[in-house]
Amino acid sequence: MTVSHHAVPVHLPSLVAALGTLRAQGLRISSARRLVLEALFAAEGPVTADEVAGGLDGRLPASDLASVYRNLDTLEALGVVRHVHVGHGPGLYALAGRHETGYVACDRCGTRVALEGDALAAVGDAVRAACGFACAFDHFPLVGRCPDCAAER
Amino acid sequence: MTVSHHAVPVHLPSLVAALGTLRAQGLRISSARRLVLEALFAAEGPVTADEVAGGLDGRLPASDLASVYRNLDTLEALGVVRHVHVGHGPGLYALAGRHETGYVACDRCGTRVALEGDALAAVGDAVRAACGFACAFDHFPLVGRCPDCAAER
DNA sequence: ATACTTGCAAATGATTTGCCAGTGT
DNA sequence: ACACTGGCAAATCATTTGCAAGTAT
Repeated sequence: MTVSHHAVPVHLPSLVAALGTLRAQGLRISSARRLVLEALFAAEGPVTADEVAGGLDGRLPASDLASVYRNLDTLEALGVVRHVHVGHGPGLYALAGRHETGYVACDRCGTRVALEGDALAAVGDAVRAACGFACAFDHFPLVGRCPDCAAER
Repeated sequence: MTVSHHAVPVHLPSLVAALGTLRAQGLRISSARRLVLEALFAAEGPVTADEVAGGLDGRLPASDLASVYRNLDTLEALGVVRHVHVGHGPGLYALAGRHETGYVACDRCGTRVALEGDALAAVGDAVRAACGFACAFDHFPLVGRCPDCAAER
């Protein structure tokens, strides 16, 4: 509901725009590249490179894992894609501007909570006040104890 | 300078105490195990498993990497050791209660800053207020843009 | 035509595991 | 003695890289 006070990232309105960004850089629109983009648009949340290569559980044609990594890197360098790490697992990729919530995870029970809107802004402001850094918590999440686990001991 | 208001973690007064913790669990004090502990006590900051295995650059006898990982895991399960991740590199290990500062890293220039005392408490409070989680930022660091890089674009 | 890209295999880096010989208690 | 450990090799997992063949522009 609240409008972000922060500069909105690239925020692509559609797949077409993403393809345009590629063209603008002299990069080619190969079927493998288009597939990665389609997977990210189709995904309901951040996905692993492996899931993209697997065609999102068969919903899309499968492709080569190495190429997927290469394309995700390329797209990330263009600002079209972002990747995050949750716990010790593989990286999770998503379109920049989508699924851009902060994450907070419990290192005991694994509970994960998304931080959005005002709450996200409040934490960001606190960090900026404390050390001057502008943090997003969307690459490496915040890790700590959820209320339940914190109470137990 | 400032004294922490928070409960001090396990905080082992000495190597002897750590060894006592091991004994109390029926675990043995092997030379390899003692070496890992000595390395952590001798380290000036968080170190990689590889550095421990290498005897901290030769200052201590070298040992087997797999055993170092096993011992670090054992010690971490006992609460004697903690490990953190900085960027995409290998994990960094330290004694619980030592080098327990929060970390904030810039994802552009790599600058890393330690968050201590009041600043650390302020961020922790903000996170708790926002989502109820008690976060330490010492496992996965906060990642964002340092003031310089944030200003550049 | 000519780069940019792909797909596949092999390489890397970090961490884990199987196993049997070695050793604290 | 006996169970816990260490050392070493081999296995995993995630990700990267080398290269020859393929293809968008």
